[in-house]
Amino acid sequence: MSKCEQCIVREFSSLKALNKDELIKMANCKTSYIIKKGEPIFEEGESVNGIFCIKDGICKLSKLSANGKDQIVKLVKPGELLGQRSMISDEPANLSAVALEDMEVCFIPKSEVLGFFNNNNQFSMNMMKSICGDLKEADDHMVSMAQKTVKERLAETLLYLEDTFGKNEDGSLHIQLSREELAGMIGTATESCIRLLSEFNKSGLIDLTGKKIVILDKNKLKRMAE
Amino acid sequence: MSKCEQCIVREFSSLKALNKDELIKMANCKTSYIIKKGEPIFEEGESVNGIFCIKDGICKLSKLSANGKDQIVKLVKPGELLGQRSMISDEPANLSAVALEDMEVCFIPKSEVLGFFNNNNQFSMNMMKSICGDLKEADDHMVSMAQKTVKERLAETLLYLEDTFGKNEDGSLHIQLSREELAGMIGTATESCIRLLSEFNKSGLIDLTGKKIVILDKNKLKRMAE
DNA sequence: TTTAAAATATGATATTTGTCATACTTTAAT
DNA sequence: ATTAAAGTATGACAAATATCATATTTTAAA
Repeated sequence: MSKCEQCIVREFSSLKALNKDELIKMANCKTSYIIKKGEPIFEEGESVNGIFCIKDGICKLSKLSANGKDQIVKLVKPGELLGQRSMISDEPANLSAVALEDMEVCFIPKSEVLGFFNNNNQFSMNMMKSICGDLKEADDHMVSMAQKTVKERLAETLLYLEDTFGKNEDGSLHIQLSREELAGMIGTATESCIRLLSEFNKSGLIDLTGKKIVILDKNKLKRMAE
Repeated sequence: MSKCEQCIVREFSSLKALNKDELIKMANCKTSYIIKKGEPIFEEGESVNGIFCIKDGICKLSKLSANGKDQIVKLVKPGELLGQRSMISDEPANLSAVALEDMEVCFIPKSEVLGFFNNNNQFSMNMMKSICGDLKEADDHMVSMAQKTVKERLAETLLYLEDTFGKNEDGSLHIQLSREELAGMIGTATESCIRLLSEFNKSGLIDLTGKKIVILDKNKLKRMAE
């Protein structure tokens, strides 16, 4: 069992407010998991009785809509927490969390987290701020979905993916999404997504080589995203 | 200066966790306002150094999109709080709050609220739960925007308006939105909204008399909204 | 009350986007 | 290595939605 003190999640999440004793307590009650690419961490409707710390790997938070399509609401990266909303509201998960890469996560049971809430105001405050950040993102995302065209949203999303998850040595987006998943992020049909990618490719905005996507003209994409 | 003890906001919001002493302290530092229909409580980009308690009247939270349209993100009704997100994140408001009816609101300064956070865990917990509720709503709303057609969203919204704000004696929706505002809620062009309302009217789903909207066939609307 | 402005309504049309069909390519299983 | 399945790509077409024009109605101001 590793100590939580050096963990990336401790460094970047609300957990940074925990002191040594609290970290030791947490280390003693945590459970570590390896999640393979494609596997769920939890699914819509399940109870989540604690929070997950993302040590490594990226996952998607998505929701199945009435028409059978999977809408990706958010991507979560190492250093972040997962499951807070559901745990705090004491409700089943509203979204499914599925690994986009092999992942390492730790689970901290609810009782432990509630203890921190009661004894560490800074931790509570951090958590509140973090959820407020999620809320702002969600509101902005909503306005984007409602007011922008599919083309604008694709441009916006490609830029977001490069900025948030970086690129490989060859300049291609580090994060690997299938066309279907990319379509699920921007909220459109897979074919429409593919068609627009081809269009961006032909007009020199991006380069497509197999699954790899390289952003060639960032400024033009930015203008396109508005 | 009225005591906060009997206030509807105290009854229905996170404030229900406050004890007598805290209520008295709050009553002593609050400021009351009357906001006329159409006037803003705060606007996108402004700093909000506290929270607003909605004693009476309904307001819209909206965001101006790049194409100049005002997207309504949420409606807020008596008993609810306003401005928490911005206050907690210590960021300018992400949304504008504008009165849809004449309103009565009270403002509680940030210093006071932070004091409650530090001394009253139940209040913090309530606030966290409330923001988590907002986040769930926003996520669901986002999926709706991304995956549903305008017709489905209009049906959904009309039902929401009746369920949330009730109806007058003549059966018409109590809340009065202009066509432009309704379009801003469902995320479409005003003309498209008007056209669909006419269509719903002709097919007997609703009745339109001037500005008044009466829902005639709730079940059919529900099925249409999916 | 009269009049101008704003809101509502509707038609015509263009644009965007989704759906279905099909072909090609890559991936993974036998 | 071969083959089936999944993923990617593209065309043809239909449906949904936006835009522009204009008429009508309502609201509010002089």
